[in-house]
Amino acid sequence: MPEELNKKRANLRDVARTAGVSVATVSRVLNSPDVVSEDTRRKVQSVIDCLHFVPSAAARAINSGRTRVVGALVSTLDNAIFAKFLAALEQELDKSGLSLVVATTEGDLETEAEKAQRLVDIGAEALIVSGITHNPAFDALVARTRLPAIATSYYDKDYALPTIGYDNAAASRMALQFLYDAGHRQIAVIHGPAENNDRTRARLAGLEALAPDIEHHRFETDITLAGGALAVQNLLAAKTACTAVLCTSDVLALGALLGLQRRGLTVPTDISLVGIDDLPASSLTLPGITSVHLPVARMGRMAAEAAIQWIEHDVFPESKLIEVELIVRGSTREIA
Amino acid sequence: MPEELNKKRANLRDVARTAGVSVATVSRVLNSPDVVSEDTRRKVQSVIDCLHFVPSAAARAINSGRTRVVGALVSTLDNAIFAKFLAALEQELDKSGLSLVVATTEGDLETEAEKAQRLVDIGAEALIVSGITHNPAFDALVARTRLPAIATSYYDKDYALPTIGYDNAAASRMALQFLYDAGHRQIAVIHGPAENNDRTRARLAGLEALAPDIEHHRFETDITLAGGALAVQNLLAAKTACTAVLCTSDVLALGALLGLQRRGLTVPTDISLVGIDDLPASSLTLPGITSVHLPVARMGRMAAEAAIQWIEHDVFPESKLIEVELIVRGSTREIA
DNA sequence: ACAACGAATGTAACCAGTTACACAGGTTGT
DNA sequence: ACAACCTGTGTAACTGGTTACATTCGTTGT
Repeated sequence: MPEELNKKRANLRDVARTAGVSVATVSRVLNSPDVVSEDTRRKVQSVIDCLHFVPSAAARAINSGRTRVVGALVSTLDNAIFAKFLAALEQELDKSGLSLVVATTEGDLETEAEKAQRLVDIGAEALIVSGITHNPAFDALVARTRLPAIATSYYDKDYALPTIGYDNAAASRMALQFLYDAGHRQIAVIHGPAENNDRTRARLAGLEALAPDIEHHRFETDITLAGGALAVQNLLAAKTACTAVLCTSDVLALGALLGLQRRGLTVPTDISLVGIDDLPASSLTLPGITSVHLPVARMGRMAAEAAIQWIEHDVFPESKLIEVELIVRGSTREIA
Repeated sequence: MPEELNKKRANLRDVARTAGVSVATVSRVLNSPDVVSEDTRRKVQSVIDCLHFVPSAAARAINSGRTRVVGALVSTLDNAIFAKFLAALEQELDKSGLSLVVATTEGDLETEAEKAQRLVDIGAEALIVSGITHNPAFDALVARTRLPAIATSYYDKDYALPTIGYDNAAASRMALQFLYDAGHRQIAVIHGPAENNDRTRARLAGLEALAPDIEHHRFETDITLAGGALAVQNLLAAKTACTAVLCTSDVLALGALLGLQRRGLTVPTDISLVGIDDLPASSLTLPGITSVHLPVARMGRMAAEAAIQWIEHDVFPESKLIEVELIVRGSTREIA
């Protein structure tokens, strides 16, 4: 057996000793092989191979001051809108050699703060979060660490952090205006938990006071297909008078569509339906769902770019408003 | 202005000097505050606050030998089955104080190997991948680094790495057997790219040679709703003789259902449809989609547990076969 | 009154790399 | 023939924490 009780990973010094060179030479073989002579390089490389030497990421990070990791906090992965956002974020970060750590919060602000702390603990170089409403502990963490942090999905040029996102109130207003112009006056609104979610709150607020003759009925539910389906069940069970259903997210709208169809109702003949998000599924259902398109992949790329600029060039990003657009499909119709 | 040109982050020594104590004391204030006197602790804490001191994750990692990061390689986030897997994985890892880095491969084995290297570079303590077919560079990386690596979604007790997953061939056979028993003999199969995906290949292989009187017609497409819808279009355009469609993943089945309905066909009257995955959406469509349930959240938790045992207690995990189950819904019917 | 002990703190050696600088040896220029 | 230079390598001082061990001081025991 070898003299070393190969109990643990070999380090640079082990390699240097075994190869009969200095640590500097081994380091050079790893980082600038061209300045090392052919012979030495091969010798060192073979020792590296046979000792299974893997340079310690931590030791490198301590020298470079970089961990090359960015953290994202999202409420859930189980919604295509977040999945798409993270996918775009990861792709764009990857181009700059950055990796993405994903932490889910379940929509709980305390969990968000805890996970943010964990991201700091593993050395995240920047934080990407949703919205501008956070636990005081989160705000304190950002203030204390002075870590680059970017809020997404929500535009607010006055927020302490740069925001890259939509005018959520305008998005829901856009959907409502469309229904209004089509003659709808009695409208049911299906939305997710509003308590800790400023995006949802903004979308609900957008619906208020657009026109005084609109009658609202709100149904709060989980942001899942089943939640949307359940909400329409409740809505029908309560014999809510409405000619249209507005969902603050397309997952809810898809669930609502399925729920309505299961009850034997025809969309849009019996009832109109609009959503917000414009998921791929929304264009494929029968009928397609009229929805406000949120360019979430673009938002992901923009957030990544902003983070990169901030991290690597110390450029404090400007907040960016991302335009949204109503996509009219078959789920809505004009009424008398 | 302060003597320091607050050019960069304060370190432990800065804090110690400013507070007039030793570095050990500052370290104690951070890690075992109870052994430090009340006075000293408060003094040090105030210096920490006002210097915005944040301990370096890298320096801590170098001492503990732990980065507390686990990497996962998946082909995409844009499929609920992966999103659910990662969500469960993240949750379970979180319980042990581990963070999850997500890297997407777009189903490309070379990209997978590159991203695996990046995960090693940031110090991932373990790697979670899909399936057992990888780029040689990936295998070499795992061999060289001796990093804990676990293959999921695929069970193979003879593979070099522990596998935690299903018998994919059995899953598709289960779906086919059900159709066969219901009298179907002409079956169209819609599947994703098989080239780099051993899960898909295993599912296709499972379909072979079950019964000699079954007529197969294969349609390969992207694993997206649109891909599924497109495949049925092609299938119909080619006037393929079939009484049932078997999709190797539910995303395809959902897309196929929508595609069929758009063409005015009724499922299951005109054509039966089965899928594999059993996504939440599959139980909500009209009709619900008969599908082979894959307990993907459980798989995520099991993969996390295995990784944790391996990392923290050096326990080489056993491969685990996860049982699957056919869920019969309204998308299939018996034929003469 | 002096040993024994405990609490609070400091010193310095770690962890595993990178890199500025020094230096040896050979080559080229004049 | 000797300076100037270049190539390849080594030494040791960094990076920013943790921690074993030593030390100081005050309290308790007999």
